[in-house]
Amino acid sequence: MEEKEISQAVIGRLPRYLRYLGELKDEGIERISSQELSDIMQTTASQIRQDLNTFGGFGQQGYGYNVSYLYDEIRKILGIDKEHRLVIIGAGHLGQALVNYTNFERRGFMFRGIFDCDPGICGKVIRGIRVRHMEEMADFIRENDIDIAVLTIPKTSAVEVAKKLADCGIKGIWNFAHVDLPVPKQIQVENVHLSDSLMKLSYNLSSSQEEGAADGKVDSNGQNR
Amino acid sequence: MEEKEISQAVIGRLPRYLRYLGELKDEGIERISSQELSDIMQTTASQIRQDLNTFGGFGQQGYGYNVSYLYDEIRKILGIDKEHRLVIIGAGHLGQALVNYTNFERRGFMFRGIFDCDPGICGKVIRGIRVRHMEEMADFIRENDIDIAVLTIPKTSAVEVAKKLADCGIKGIWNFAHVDLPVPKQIQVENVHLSDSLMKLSYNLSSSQEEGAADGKVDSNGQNR
DNA sequence: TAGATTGTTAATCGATTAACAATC
DNA sequence: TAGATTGTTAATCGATTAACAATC
Repeated sequence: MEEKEISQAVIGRLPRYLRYLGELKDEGIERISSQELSDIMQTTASQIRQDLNTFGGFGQQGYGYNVSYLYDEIRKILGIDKEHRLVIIGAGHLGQALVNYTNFERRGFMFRGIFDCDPGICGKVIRGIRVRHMEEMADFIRENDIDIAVLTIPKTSAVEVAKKLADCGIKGIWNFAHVDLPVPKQIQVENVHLSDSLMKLSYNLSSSQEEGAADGKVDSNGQNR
Repeated sequence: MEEKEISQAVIGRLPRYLRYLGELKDEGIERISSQELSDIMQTTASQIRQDLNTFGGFGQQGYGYNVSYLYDEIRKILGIDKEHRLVIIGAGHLGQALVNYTNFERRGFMFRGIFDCDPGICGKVIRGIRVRHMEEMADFIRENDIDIAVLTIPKTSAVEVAKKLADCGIKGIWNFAHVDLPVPKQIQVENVHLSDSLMKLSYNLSSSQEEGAADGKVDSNGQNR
């Protein structure tokens, strides 16, 4: 039953494929070749075929790929053909902003609870969801079959909360706290370290200035990594 | 004057080094060897030495690295020893959350303006900054020597706004809109595609479940990529 | 059938890890 | 000086690109 370990580089490109396929689908385009898609996405046809064949043969020789079919298959691979149930831990500005961002729900990521340790904010209702106290978190997660916890709390309390989450059987943590979480390895952690991202941008600003203004041709940029 | 093109993989690890070095510094630790640091950060001593030597020799044989000195040097490399001036484009939930997140300012990323196309929100003051109308954006950026624009607007208007930003000489775009921005290549774009990140997490959830619950040892996780 | 385009193997490129001589 | 640890070269590993036979 050994799966041959698919690289995170490939996984990281799937959402971008999905995005472009969705757009093609909306435009009513039924089929596309790896070459055409690579032109649009500014990548290589080879990479697209190689990436897709990691998961199976979704195309047809002489024809290309059926846009709608490929779209659905990538959704299945990513596991977003089924709903996920989320809780937000930390009802601060960022936590509230995420709850208010309706696109996640459109993709099947359903916010079911919001928790905070500040009694002052508990009881407040955000997009129909009442903020509960942290003490209720563990029971709520177990009783409501929650998949994913979104950590939007300061780094000082993040490690402690992550341990509690591990204890109540959470499967994944979407971590916005600026710290690495030491959790059992059956728990998946996806980090969004915003300040790291901003520092990378800062580096690229300085280094591009050193190079001395190059030619100014328009060039669509690729995915983040 | 040819610089030998430093890989984004290395750049992406620098903020994490900086974070751990900052912690060591706060603990009063003066020196550290690549081996000790790699133990703490769950990486290899080889990688740390290789990464640092991309930029120069910061250590000393037989001694290791001076924590405080290395910390400062990485700050310089990342270009965060100087202030950056930012504007937020899009005063929605996410835009407001970012303005309210004080840690960015602590690292020298100063929010100087907020813009929105909705006249209803213009005039509102967020953390001391008055929301201005989009029409004022171009002049404001030129007059206030703005480095970086943060795009927290829907994808539908992001491309158009990115073009305007290019015209008024912005240097970098921190892009939260779920779209690839076609801008001249002297403009640096750093994408934060939150839904892509969530989809990656979703994939890793499904794939880890297929593997069948493995052993449950604690294991600190590495940086995102 | 002939042309197009995939799936897949082989070649190349880049990034990580290992090894060790240089040196503090 | 002897021990420790870097800086750097060499070896390995993995990811990307190129090539082409299989096949629709």
